[in-house]
Amino acid sequence: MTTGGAEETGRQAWLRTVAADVARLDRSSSAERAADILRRSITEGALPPGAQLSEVELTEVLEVSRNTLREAFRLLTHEGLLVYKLHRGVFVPELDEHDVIDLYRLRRVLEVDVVRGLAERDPELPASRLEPLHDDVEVAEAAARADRWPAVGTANMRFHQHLIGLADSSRMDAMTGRLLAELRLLFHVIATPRELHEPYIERNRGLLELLEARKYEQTASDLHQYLLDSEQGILAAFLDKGLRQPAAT
Amino acid sequence: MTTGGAEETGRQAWLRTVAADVARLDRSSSAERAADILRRSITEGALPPGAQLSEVELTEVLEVSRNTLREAFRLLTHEGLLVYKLHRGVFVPELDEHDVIDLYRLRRVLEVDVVRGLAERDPELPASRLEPLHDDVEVAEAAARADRWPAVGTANMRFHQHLIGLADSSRMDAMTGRLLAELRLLFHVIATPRELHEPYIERNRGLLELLEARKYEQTASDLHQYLLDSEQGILAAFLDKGLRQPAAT
DNA sequence: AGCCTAGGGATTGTTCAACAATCCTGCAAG
DNA sequence: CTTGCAGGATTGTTGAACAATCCCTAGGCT
Repeated sequence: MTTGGAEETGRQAWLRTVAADVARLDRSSSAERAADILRRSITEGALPPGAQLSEVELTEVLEVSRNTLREAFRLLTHEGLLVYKLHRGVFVPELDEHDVIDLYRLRRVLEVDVVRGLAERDPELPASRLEPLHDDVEVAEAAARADRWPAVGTANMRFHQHLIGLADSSRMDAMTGRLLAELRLLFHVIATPRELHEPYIERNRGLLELLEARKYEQTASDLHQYLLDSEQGILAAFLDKGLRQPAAT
Repeated sequence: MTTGGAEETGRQAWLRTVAADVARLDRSSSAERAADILRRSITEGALPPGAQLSEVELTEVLEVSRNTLREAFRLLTHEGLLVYKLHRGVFVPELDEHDVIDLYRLRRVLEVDVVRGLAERDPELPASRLEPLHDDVEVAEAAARADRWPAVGTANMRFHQHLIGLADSSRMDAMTGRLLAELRLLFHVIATPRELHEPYIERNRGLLELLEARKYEQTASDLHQYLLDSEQGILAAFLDKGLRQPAAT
């Protein structure tokens, strides 16, 4: 602000990078750090749906106070990764078919709208904006070659998160983050992640190529069908699981 | 699940009503009660955008501990009604034109999709589902006759909340609640609420009549234009305010 | 004068220990 | 088999305390 100079833009960019690093390390400290650890444990399956998170237990493991831990719980609660039950504690939520349908309905609405919206502002959209999507596709392909299917799922989800990011809407980004986090909860009840994720590596690349060719309308159309197929895949896996192991409700 | 009976549906409905009442009275107690009070203060304008909420000050007024108050802050933070600034406290957010555009983009996407989606499940949608919308319109008309324009704004927003409710999507409901809460923050920077809300009383009734006539496609089309107009109205009022009182940034 | 730097005071971030309220479990009684 | 009642465990909430950080002002420097 105070130092006006010719290299302003260069310096500001540099400062911003440092600031981002500092913010990443510093952050709201304890509460968010604890939330980060728990978030990973949940999304990676260490804490399965239905599990209860005991306060005293976690205060010892995470080495934070009960109050701070509760703040971490609140953070994750509003990401949809935990649910509070009054006087009973926090639990990893158990989603059902109805949630699958709900989640995919929103995914379709948001993602398809983002792609359709790109057509109207095509000129101002530099090609470099597609680079994150490109990286995600390559990461997914590499993970597939290494037979690391959960990693494929993660990369595919990042692809969609970055796709939403093209809309430059902070609220859409936040909503999508929440939706995908909930979706990840669903993946853990599925026995065969390969069948679930494999087809979409190629389809993601297909979407990316359509975007690069600026064929937005066809991208939107393909994406719509893509999401319908993905929903059916999860519902099928879900139904299969439900038959083998009847609902505990 | 376990007790099969002929009156099952009747009894379940009754039990659900009681359960809802209990939940309303009991709740998470202190933290959520404090959050309720603060929420009203913010949405009704007692706490204007930019205001800081002092912890010690509010602990005395709300008669809760600092830790509990902080939990209330977290709740409101994730509704978009407060923002945390590390080591500086919580503030009522100040939204700008960019936020208006962002909010309305999402409103259009969600609401229009809900209406379009109604066409596909028209048979299973009893007419009674439209009653809440009907009530909202009448409340708005009554408030307008009494010159209570903020109340008109509230009723109009409930109309849209109930409209989204027709989709039976808990996540859409939650998102809409958040979006409308943020929108309410914007209303407080507008000098003349009458011009802002009055036109939409009649337009809401128009939408309702189209819905009752099951003309979903035209409803969606009208709603789209409706939201574009509303966005323009707020942007205009915003620009007007910006000219009289340059940004404090 | 203008700018950088240091110190004081206030506010937030976090911890700890304690108590009240609620839930779950198991067991006894009808 | 259901109902009612301890007992123990867990959560909800409080209050005080300390550390860390920010804001503002005062003072020294060029």
